[in-house]
Amino acid sequence: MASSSELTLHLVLPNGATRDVPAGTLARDVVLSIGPGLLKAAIAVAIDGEVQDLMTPIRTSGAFVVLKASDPRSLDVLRHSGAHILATAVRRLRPDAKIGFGPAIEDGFYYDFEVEKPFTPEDLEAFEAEMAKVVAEALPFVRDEISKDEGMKRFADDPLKLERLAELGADEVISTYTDGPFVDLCRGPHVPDTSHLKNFKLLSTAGAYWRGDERRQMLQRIYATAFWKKEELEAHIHRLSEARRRDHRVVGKQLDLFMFHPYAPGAAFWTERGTLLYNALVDYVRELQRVDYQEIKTPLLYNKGLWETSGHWGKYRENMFLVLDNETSEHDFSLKPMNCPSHYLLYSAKKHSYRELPLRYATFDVLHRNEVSGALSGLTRVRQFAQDDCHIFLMPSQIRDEVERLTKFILGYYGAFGLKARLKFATRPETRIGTDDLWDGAERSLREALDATGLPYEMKPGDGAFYGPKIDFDVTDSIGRHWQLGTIQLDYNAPDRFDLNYTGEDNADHRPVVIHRAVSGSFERFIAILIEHFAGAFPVWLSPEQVRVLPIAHDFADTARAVTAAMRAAGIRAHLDDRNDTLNYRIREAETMKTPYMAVIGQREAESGTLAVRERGQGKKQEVVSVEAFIARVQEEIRTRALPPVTEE
RNA sequence: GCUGACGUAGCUCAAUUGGCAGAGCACCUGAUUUGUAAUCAGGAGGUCGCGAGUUCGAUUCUCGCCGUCAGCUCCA
Repeated sequence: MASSSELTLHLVLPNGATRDVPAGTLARDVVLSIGPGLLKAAIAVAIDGEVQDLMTPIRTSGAFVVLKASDPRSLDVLRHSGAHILATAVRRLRPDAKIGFGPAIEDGFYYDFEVEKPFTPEDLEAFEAEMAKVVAEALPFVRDEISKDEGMKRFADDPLKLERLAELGADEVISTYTDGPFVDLCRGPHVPDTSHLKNFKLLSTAGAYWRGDERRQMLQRIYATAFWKKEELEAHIHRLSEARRRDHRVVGKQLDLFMFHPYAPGAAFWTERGTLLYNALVDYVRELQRVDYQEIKTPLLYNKGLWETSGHWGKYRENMFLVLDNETSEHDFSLKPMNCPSHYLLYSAKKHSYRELPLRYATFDVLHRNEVSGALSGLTRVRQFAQDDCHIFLMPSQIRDEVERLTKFILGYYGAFGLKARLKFATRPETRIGTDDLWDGAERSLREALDATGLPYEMKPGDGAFYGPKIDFDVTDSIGRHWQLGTIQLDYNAPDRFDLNYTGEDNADHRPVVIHRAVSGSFERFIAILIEHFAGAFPVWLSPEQVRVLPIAHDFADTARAVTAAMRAAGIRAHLDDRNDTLNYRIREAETMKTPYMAVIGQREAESGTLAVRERGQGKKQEVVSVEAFIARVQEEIRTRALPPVTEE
């Protein structure tokens, strides 16, 4: 903010030219002074990187950049204006609607309204049509700077705006933007007029609590998106439909992998095909952990005493499935929502030497968390799941090496699926336990370990767990979506609560540190991500069915049966399809089920001991190879867990 | 949990202004013996999510419940 004594502002254009203008000059006048043609193309300006619109008085000196539609930063401006245009249309058709907030968001914008009757899809169509009219009217966005008292008067009928207005400080500039009949309390920035919103689409409507607070009233939110170019809007809509096509709930049904039943909401039933996929993943993790980890199994159901010790009974009970004893409550039990407490019990059951550390307890036990019904969503948010969970007991001096090794482990695992991850380093939160010394040491160890990997990471100050700092792994899938999967968390709290010890070199008891580590997050959610990442076309090693053997006619069924048996004996998941249908029909079905290989056997192949191999997604292109060569090839692909070639869709 | 939408055959979806519930695919049977993405014919398959209510009559209208889906801090 410029000081009031600064009457002349100094603006530097990208080409080095300068403009000295009186404070309060409108940005549009500066742009006009550069060139009238530029003003036509200008959407907004950035002064020292801060985006403001052409109608706003300039208050600071700095680098002055004119933003045209081609500048990515102008898209947020367009979308924010889109929100106003949406509100303009809604107010025309539903004058009773009270306005909430209407910001630009990552993929578009929304606006929240308080209305008696919720919006219907028909309403949405009407709003969209009305928006088109507002756009056609090319209404200029007019900025006014007003006093708080004036604002109170102007928004007397909009209680939500009044609430926001009341929070604004005395020294803040309060501005309104008007387009046609619609006035909104808004700090901007906006496009010059409504005609800029040429390519937009209303997407959905849903309830949203006022200010995200479930104790406040529920507003009706309309989601929409907008782009500068028609092709961009179409591409975005295409991306949305692509995501829907890959939706693991849809693909999972098509490929017959899992199902849900109303009698077990939030808990998946895995079909025989889905179970093969699930187990292939578990087997992979087991193989990776064979040398350095100790796999254990612990009970699923525990007396509440355990949860009182762990603190879950107080803080996490709402999310736990309880089995209550109505008479004495002495036998109150709960299904475990996490593995850690039971691992501590097993650890404590005997004495441990420092020579055993780091001791890595790994498990695939089933966990239950009672998520609220509205939170459930396919496999990505379930009530029953299994993690590739691990608790590592170690000495503080071992943290650095261990974290470095875990980080490589996790990234290597993702790499096997062609997934890339970004690392986030979350440090001490406001409310925490443990001394600052302890935190200093923990954060330093984590940081050193991270630096040692040479990988870039993002800092998330204050985002750590209350018991220790952590590293989170944020994975990007093939259609650009982000998933928070793995985590490495240092824990100094649990060892105290559970009185964990190891015997040191000095023959005295010492406190170990615990590291919580998960890689996939949960297998359920990870499979959902894999389904969408591969669009169901899994690598051979994960495919429930790896080869489908197709005899062309009855006469070759015996040969085909023998070939199938040979493949199965070689550890390949092969199936014979000798049904009484045309070859075309059976190929179509195998393709639909995303089977990686089809092995066709006709007269020529039967006579020469070969197969006509058709590869998934490769169409008519076929390759004739000997049965032995094909088996060797598939075995090799399974052994190396080869990824399918990346195909553009 | 809250707001809204939805729930019809295994799947995808029609229809009924309240009056015997329909298609395609899948499934079964038969014919066809097929050379790289749907051969032909026939058959079977439904407590219209569950439970109440209104009505001569409810899949349809009302209420309750269950489930599914979208969303519920990206700041005027």
